Amino acid sequence: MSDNVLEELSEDRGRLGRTSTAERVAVILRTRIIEGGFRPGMRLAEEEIGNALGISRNTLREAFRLLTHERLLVHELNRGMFVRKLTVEDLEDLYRVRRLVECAALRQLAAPPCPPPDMTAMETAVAAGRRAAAEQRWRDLGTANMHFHQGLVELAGSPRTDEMMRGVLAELRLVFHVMENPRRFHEPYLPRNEQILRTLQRGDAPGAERLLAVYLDDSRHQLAEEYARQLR
Amino acid sequence: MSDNVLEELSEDRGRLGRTSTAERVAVILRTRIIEGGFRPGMRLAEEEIGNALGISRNTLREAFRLLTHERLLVHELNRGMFVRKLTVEDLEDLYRVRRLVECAALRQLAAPPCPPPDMTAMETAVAAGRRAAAEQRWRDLGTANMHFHQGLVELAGSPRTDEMMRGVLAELRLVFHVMENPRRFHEPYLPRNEQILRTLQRGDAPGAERLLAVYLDDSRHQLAEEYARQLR
DNA sequence: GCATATTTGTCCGTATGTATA
DNA sequence: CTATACATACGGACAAATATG
Repeated sequence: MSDNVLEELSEDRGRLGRTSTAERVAVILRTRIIEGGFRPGMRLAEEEIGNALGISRNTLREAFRLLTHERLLVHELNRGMFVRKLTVEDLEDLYRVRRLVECAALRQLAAPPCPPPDMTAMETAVAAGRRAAAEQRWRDLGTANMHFHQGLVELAGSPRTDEMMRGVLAELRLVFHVMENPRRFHEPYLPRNEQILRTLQRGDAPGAERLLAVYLDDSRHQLAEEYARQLR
Repeated sequence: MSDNVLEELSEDRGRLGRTSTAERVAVILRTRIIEGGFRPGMRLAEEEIGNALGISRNTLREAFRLLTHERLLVHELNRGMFVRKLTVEDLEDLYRVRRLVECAALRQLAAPPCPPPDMTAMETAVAAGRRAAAEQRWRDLGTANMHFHQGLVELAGSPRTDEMMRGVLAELRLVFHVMENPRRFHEPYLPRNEQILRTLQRGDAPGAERLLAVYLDDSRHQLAEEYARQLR
């Protein structure tokens, strides 16, 4: 990692980038983590990475802090920054949040006399998922599934909730790395997303909520089993 | 603000404090903001505050960054740090989140065969609120009300949800500053919290949820009206 | 509109404290 | 216990942007 990354950085620097250096660095590190280049547990030394990216330690620490707040990195006092290692408890909590928030988003669709919800985000996500599956891009399929649930939460119309869910889903990427076969894990959920979407479009929000609850339980269970298996 | 604050800082430094300087500074600034010492819109100059607290600019900026992530401060490029000024849209969103999360927390109490929930946090909050009201400490009454709802969310048993709610309630403190008469605003909600608690203890989670929904709507409405009044 | 002073953005070097081999 | 490596915190420097007169 050095030259090409440097170029990436300076490219952005060239234009009137209204983003700070730290944010651009954070983008680079975030994708590295999510894509699996930096594995969970790995330590990110300030000097090493700072030199590689050609930025000062202070700036790098700013980027670290951004990612710490997203829970992708953990900071141990006087020891440094590490890529987050999620425990089974984290996994359980992430799905607890998802169940709470995603189901609540669907539920409040049923109650008040609300305008017809905008489901284009979910539709595009499903379409992207279908394309990815057809072309055997399993990682992209996982991303599309994420976007589907992101879109689902957006139905609640709350920016803060959206942001929280973005964070939760990013953390979940760390969990997904334990699945060695991304196809077997991601593919079955594509039709289930479609089913949820269709149920919603039919106006049956409670039905969609029930489907979603089972969906989340299955996914959580599958991941928890893989966790247990790897600790054996 | 200078000497006493410095002492506070060094006190903690003495023991085996596992917190960094930036975090301790953030604690000081956070309470200043929440208590209203720094009003919304106020600019926090780096040099001024850094000198007052006896810390370097770099360290102070780290503390700023922490509070920025909590949405208590906003950063304007090349202009500095400002205490957040919440818009009516922010207010609406905060209550949208509260309604989503708090009601969901109660709802999932009803469904599964779950262990009897631990309501001691809510009970202590109500007791503290009663004491504060009796002693005319209206600001503390507001704090106790916050703790009640914090405890309510804790029923869901999700650390991430707890943390999110902590952030939401901290932001809400910024909104409360628009209410010039804290008694008139906070006092009526004390008996309503008690009523919700009793309903829950009776095992009637759906009933508590209905009460809570009305409670939140009333509170939001009251604050929104005050916002509109002040912009007139 | 312009020139100036002030403040922030970014970075460096260093001294000190802390953890680990 | 010592040595090494690293993070923490500080102070200073300079460029860039902003505010002020």
